[in-house]
Amino acid sequence: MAKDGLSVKDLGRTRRKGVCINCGQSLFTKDYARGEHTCTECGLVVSERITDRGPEWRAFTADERNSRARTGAPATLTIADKGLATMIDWRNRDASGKALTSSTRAAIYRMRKWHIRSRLHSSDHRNLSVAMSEMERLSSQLGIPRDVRETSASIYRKTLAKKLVRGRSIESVVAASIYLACRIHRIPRRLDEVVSETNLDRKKIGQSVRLIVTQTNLNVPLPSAKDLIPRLSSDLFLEGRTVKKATEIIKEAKERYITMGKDPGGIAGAALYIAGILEDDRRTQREIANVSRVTEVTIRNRYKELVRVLGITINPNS
DNA sequence: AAGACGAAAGTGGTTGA
DNA sequence: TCAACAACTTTCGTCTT
Repeated sequence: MAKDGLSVKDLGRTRRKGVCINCGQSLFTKDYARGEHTCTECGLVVSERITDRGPEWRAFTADERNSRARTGAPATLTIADKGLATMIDWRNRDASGKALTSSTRAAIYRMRKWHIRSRLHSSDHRNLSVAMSEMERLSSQLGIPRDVRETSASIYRKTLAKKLVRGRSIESVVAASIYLACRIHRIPRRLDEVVSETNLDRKKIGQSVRLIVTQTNLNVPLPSAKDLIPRLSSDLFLEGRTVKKATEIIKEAKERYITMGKDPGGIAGAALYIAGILEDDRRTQREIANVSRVTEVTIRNRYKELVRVLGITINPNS
């Protein structure tokens, strides 16, 4: 629109089709880091979860950019043949277009036959094609970042190589791989969230998860309260100092070994509750309980325990 | 009226025999 | 396979702000 005489480019903004339903303006900014389209006039978030069409790598200097940029699709574990398969052409012509001699033709024919056999007729390979497309579907449904998908794909490959998929549904092992990849990358995704995007029951996926952990020597960190803090505090619109305080509380609690065997959601919630009171950025137990997916009672119990063990004094009239 | 508190009974998962 | 167990949930009455 550029009513003010500046071009769209000058503003560093990208125009998007349509007008804002709030103010009628048609200028929007794209924020790839947060995945949002925002109206420049009134700040209305028009859409979330936009697709990042940029490269999957980052570069800070021209040299880095040059060395990372490449032609063709990226090699990736999430495609069954890693996107690297060589295809043998079906035409009996050489590179310059001349017809092949009969002996070469016979050789090519044999190569082609074995090529196809080895590619499509390996049961592992067919398994992988099915699994990788399912993984693609499930992980994009869950909004899983690309590097986590790669980890997940590599977990699946390991599991398949150990012959552990046999007798289990591919889908359940895929779901388990994604869940474990999230744990490894410390992205808080609970098993229930993964389960809800599949047609499987929780038990099956849980079994697969445990099987993979015990049979492949993956180092999977336990879900920790600390990792939940960013997600919860942004849901609660807490201020930076409160978040920092909560992180400190959790660190201390860990040193005193009172976090073991407890639901991380409860610990994180209680830490945020205490931090909120201390920093005068208070949220009710119910609000916190809702976002941390535990009940008020659990928040209460954890918070009483934290206060008692860490010797924190709560001033109720602050 | 909303928030916080705590007791009591019930639930799903783990552990060890 | 079963019982014991800890953590957590649900429910509810009471107190506090």
